Amino acid sequence: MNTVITLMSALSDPTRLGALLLLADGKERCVCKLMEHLNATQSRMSRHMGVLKQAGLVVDRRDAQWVRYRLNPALAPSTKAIIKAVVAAAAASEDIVGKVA
Amino acid sequence: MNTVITLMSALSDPTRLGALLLLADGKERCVCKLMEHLNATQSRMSRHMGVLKQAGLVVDRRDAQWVRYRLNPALAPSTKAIIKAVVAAAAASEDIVGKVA
DNA sequence: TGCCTATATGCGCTTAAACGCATAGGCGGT
DNA sequence: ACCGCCTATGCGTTTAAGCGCATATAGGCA
Repeated sequence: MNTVITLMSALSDPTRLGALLLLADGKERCVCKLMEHLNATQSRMSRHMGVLKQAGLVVDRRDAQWVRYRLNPALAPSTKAIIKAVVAAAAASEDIVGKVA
Repeated sequence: MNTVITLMSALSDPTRLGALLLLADGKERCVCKLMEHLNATQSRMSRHMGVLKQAGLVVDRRDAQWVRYRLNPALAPSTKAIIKAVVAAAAASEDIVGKVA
């Protein structure tokens, strides 16, 4: 049930929000790339991605030695709408992420 | 800065999200009414409303012995958009709140 | 097999959130 | 002045989040 709570919790951490913003373009990224961009250690990033995955926001795929994450393509429309609004707001307010390469 | 994180944190608690949903109609409600609807104790509700206020989501007004809360009418458009999406999602998914009187 | 890179996870620690209880303060009515 | 209702807050406790460190697991390549 309380999907919204789960979603809000998932996005209430800077690293996780940052990851979501990075993945918002729909493309895949491996953990190591996310680490770089978000200035996170390996275990931290891995765990945060685990939380996002658990929340159903992202899916992962093994590709050789990498694990590539991307936005869950099967998100509920209402969830998608929230994410879209969040991404827009974060982009507008120069939030976190900032300089993305 | 990280307005979005603050917002997400504020909404990642059932009682607070419930309060926001109740106030989403723009009308005022005193703490006691919120307590009733959300099944919360007095101190809990008061504190949660404090968090929402701190986050800038609601404003309060003293009216005799009551303190009436309402959505902050001066919310940033991007924040408003997020809230709107959240309210829609929560309403759709039969989240929390449920039976509002 | 052995080694290197990439990722996940067990463990212990630290910090912050949330709660209940009790109390204080604001306001109205008697 | 006193009492009762409504709300806020200090305090101590419990619970959960997040972190780093070390280690395990998985795949590629020599």
